[in-house]
Amino acid sequence: MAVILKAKPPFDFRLSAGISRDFDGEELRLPLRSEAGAVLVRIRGEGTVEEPELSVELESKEALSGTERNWAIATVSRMMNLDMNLRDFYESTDDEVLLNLMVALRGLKVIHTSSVFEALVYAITEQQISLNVAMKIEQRIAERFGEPIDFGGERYHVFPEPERLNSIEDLKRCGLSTRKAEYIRDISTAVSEGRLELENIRDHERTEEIIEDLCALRGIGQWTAKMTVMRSMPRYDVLPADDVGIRRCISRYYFNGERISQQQAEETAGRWGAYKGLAAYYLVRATMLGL
DNA sequence: TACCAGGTAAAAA
DNA sequence: TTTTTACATGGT
Repeated sequence: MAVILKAKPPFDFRLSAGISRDFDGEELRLPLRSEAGAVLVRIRGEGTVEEPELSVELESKEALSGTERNWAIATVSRMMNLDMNLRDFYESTDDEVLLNLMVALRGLKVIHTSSVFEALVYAITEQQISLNVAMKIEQRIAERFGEPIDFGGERYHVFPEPERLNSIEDLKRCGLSTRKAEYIRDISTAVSEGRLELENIRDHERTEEIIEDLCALRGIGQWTAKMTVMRSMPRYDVLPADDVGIRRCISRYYFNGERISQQQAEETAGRWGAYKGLAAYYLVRATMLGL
């Protein structure tokens, strides 16, 4: 039985979900973990960009209680960023380049990870190496450590819980350097032992305080902290302007593809205002789509 | 082959 | 205090 969720418009489900490995063009499949075990959430877009709705179905081995169903729906709502109002972003700038991309990509929202922890592990994995390599390593981490869910002839993996990421040797077998394996193992252990409550950092008033907290962890610098925030929560007032990929995109849309300095990148990003993180995401997605 | 790719901590200067 | 280096993997 499908549950229908309304999203704050504008919202283009297909465009937004297009970034995910587990989106086939019609349906997004999110492997999650409830108290009762693994759940595969199947999401389809209904309605229009201006009157968006999502159809959500839950697949699991054990029947889910009402509480678990509610939890899954709330998680989907947060991950799909349903309550975010893109109009605030669209009205926040006079920048010509951005205004054009806002038309081309109208309804594009960031799809969030299921947890801060998940975003943090991804960000550490993605330090320094190319995205292609990083995504392969992330896939191996999911396959090696994550609980599998089979559906429709495909196998999906829930993102591993912190207590599973406890072996430096096994993490290295996924392709991580010793250093990164240590970062991930140390943070995972701190979370599973209750010394570190990553989900709580969402509650900070100022985003800068979240970045500070994350940077206190070994292996987490400004870049990793900012990537983590952008991917796990609806706060877009941060931007790793020194990021190589983002600098490339800025060059593409503002400098005819010429190599630019970090200062030029920061100057351009400085014009984007309070939604600079989301602005950068629009540039990145536009580049991926060849716009 | 060598270098680079959505960095960081630790060593060396 | 500032600068340099090691690091894993895959693409060019």
